[in-house]
Amino acid sequence: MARKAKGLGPRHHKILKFLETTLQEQGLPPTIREIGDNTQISSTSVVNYYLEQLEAEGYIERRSGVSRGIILLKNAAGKLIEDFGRAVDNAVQTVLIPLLGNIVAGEPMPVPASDFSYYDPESGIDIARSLLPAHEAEDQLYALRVHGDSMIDAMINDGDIVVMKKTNQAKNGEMVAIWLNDRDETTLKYFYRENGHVRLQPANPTMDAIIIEDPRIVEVQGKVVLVIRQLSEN
Amino acid sequence: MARKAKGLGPRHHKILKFLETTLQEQGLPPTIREIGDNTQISSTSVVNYYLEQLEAEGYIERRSGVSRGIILLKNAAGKLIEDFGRAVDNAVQTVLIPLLGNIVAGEPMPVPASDFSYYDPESGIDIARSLLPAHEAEDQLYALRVHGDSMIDAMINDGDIVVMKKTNQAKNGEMVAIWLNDRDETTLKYFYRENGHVRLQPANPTMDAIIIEDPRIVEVQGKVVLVIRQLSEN
DNA sequence: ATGTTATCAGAACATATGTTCACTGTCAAG
DNA sequence: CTTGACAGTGAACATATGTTCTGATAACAT
Repeated sequence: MARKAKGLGPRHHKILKFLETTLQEQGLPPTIREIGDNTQISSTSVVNYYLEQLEAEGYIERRSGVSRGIILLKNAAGKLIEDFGRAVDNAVQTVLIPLLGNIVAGEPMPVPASDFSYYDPESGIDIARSLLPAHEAEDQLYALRVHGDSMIDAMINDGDIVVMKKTNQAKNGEMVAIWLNDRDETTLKYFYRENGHVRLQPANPTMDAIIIEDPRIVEVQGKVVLVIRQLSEN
Repeated sequence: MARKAKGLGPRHHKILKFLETTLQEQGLPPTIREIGDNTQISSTSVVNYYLEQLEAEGYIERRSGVSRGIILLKNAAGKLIEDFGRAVDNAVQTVLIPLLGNIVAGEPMPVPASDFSYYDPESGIDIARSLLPAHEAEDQLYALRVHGDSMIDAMINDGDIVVMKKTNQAKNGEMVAIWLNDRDETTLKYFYRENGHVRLQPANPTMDAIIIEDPRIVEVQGKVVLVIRQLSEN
């Protein structure tokens, strides 16, 4: 029953196939004995024997001493498999940002606790990481939905989603969310500190800036990172 | 150090996070001891204790007696995890949408050829699939960057990115890109066809609609699906 | 104070699983 | 025929890993 080992034999293929389906159906790689059972190989050593060959041929990668430590690199057709890591890496080119609540002009907007790494699991939005500023600390980001037309002068509509970064100080030129103590109002404006006073500039170029003489009545809640408007399909 | 078990504590989250990253980076679930090492839990029994709770809460599934038999069902944010097979299949939860050019008011906006499945790969933006309408045909989507202030009445700013779907007919209530033949102008408006004429309604509720008596001078270029505004970090 | 519950440590234990070895059979080349 | 490479068996072994048990500790309710 001997045979010159040229390329892959039926058993190699059977094993690769089984590796693939097991990964898909079970979510984790099989053990040597599981492979044996499902490929009519009665001995663990023979399975091991084939696995060594498959590794030498570059089809799999093995972690010695690690249970189920088999990583599929190429499938039976020789096609490159994205291993789970890379597959999910791709999936994780997207960041889940917690949607903490609504912005309503007349009431303070929700601000997360200082450590909100565990947030309400029921709502969040996916954002491709490439849309975010490069070195933004992901865990300082949160999102709010705008209710009402109060942010029109910030060019933000009813229903828009605003992604914010938690901070309580603004640099000049940044768009920030501000709570105005004196008039109980939340607003989104470009922030400028100029010789003693604060200038809040609306995003809409047709509108005029607000000058606040007393900086103490502006409370910076966060910095706007991204605005998203989804047009519902009708 | 006792604490009433309400929802998930920091350790639950730490474990879920670790499960997620391990799956991503290693391609297979961790052992109980690995979890312990990476979450500052010194006892396997304690890890087991938390895993039981996570299973009860529906975050994971465990295979008793199976090494590394932990299947992640929901991540720390409570989001459902696609099982391995699906994860490999749609490795991309993110869609790369070609950025075809700019919208400038005074010139016709770029419209893709009917088959633009092969586009310039160097310019494109990633959009999480979940941000797009559910059954949108991905290959009919393209993006444009808005130049200038001409879209202010559509609540769209200089620099904003507009994701569009190629179409040349609009349904009532959709926001569409329109080329107005008579005045050589591109505009984004809500579209309504009403007894003989076309009403183009600006998104900005403070502005008035345009009534076009002759429907032939409106050319629908595409339907707006998403608007994105990135605030550059200074 | 007392008992209860949630949380944790440490160890012992059982078993799941990778590794290795001695041995057998087949076939082709020398 | 003999030899060696290839294929395979079965078992023993080592260890990686899940499971369980005994106690401790702290917060909380009674």
